[in-house]
Amino acid sequence: MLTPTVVSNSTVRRSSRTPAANARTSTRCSNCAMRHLCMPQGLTVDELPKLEALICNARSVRRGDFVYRAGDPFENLFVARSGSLKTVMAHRDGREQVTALRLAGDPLGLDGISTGMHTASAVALEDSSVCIIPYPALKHMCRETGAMQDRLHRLMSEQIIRESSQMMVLGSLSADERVAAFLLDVSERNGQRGYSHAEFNLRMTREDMGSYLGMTLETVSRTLSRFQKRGLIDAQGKLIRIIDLESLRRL
Amino acid sequence: MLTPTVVSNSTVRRSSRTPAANARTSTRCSNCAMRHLCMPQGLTVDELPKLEALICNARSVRRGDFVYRAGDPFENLFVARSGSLKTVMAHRDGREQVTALRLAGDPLGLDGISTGMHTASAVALEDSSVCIIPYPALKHMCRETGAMQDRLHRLMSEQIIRESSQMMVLGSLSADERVAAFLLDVSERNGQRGYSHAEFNLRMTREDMGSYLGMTLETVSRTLSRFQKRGLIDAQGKLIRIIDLESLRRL
DNA sequence: CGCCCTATTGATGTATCTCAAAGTGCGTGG
DNA sequence: CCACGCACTTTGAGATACATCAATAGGGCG
Repeated sequence: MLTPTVVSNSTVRRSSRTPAANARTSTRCSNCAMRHLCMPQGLTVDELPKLEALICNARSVRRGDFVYRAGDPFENLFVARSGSLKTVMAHRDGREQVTALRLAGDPLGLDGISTGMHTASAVALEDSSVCIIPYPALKHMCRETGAMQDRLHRLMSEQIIRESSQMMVLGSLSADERVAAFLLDVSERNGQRGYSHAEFNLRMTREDMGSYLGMTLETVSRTLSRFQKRGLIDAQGKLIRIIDLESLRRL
Repeated sequence: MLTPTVVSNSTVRRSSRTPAANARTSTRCSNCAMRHLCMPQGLTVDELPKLEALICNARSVRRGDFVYRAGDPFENLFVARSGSLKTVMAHRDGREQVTALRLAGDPLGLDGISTGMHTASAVALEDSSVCIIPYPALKHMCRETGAMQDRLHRLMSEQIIRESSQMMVLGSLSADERVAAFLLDVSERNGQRGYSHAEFNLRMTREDMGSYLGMTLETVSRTLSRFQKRGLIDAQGKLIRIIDLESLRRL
């Protein structure tokens, strides 16, 4: 299966497992608590089994493992099922940047469709699992089922919007504003998933956050400290508690 | 038709025509020199007429006109047919940022699919024309024609990649590198369209470029001047000639 | 349970922004 | 088609937000 190819791996050295030893348990997605997120919104009863039969397997990925690497041939889409992951893109000179944080229900790998090759890598931030969706099967199903087609289009369009918004963050906001926007984004997405808006475990390092937000890890750390002093948040390492959501919004 | 909604218009004051007076000539796209770009790669002969009948009308937009505005209901996709356009997104506090430069053949409006409403605005940088593609008809056609489905998926995936790349530009590169990357990008896209790699008329203002690149117009101007002194480019206002492409690449 | 990755905080440097003032050229209207 | 005016561009000097370098402290994971 998908052989790992060239990719700087400076950001994942903390994984002591060899890539070849990736634990890959593969189970039906049917017992998946977040099954509804794997795609099927709006499908009729008789369409659902088709989906499950065709396209929904799960794979475990351990912290630091790649789901796919930049340069891998594109064969499957993935949906984060549990845990969290980041996507990382590399400039030719080796500089890397985190391009997204993916939580349960978020799609992974849409970038591969156009060239048949992944342009980014996806790395688990903690032990996680992802649903595997063979793209050809999905495409076929989209032609049979309008609801499925809608869902896929929506997912792609959502990613387009998400990325434009992040471009705005990177291009127009100050360091404080960026960090605040990021915390609010994670808070909201956590809430959407039925977890707390106010408290969450952010598995990214300060370096990951900095990379995602276009600033250094030191500035991220200083900003969080300042927010804490101002009584906006309470940050104990990776555990973030949002105290004054409104003030954060006003930035 | 689509009523204009709230949107700061600070960047389009140079258009002296009222929005209501937009000249909207609507012609068949069949006589369009860039018709192949409006979508149909890979369609069989008998599929092409279907496409033309269903979905390809053109609309003229004059410099400064909106093709759609943030907040407009999403009904159509567009493809730039001639000229060039920019997409602009607004933060709630009114700050605006250019999120893309669109040349002939580039799609517009994919952001609207997920919410049924455009999140960005599209503004013509010069007198231009766009093909209008009613989304419901396109969706229907994608279910009949695999080639069409592939094409749409590819377009969306390309935009996802393009935006990730721009995130890297904004998050990781210095001012010099950003400007160089932008010039190289425009040069390449110009070449792909059969025009010169080396010389092009960039209809964006320095302010637009700065907004797109996350820097001030002054820094853009200074950077271009410095590039010129170093013999990398020759910039006479909006007319850009690339002299030393290799050095620009090495940044 | 210990090591190393991660986080915090400080001091200093600098790339880029901001404010300002000319100069230029393009599009509009005559 | 030409001329005028306004928007755009250029360039400078000074201010600042953030990066960089550095050293210590903390905590999670193997």
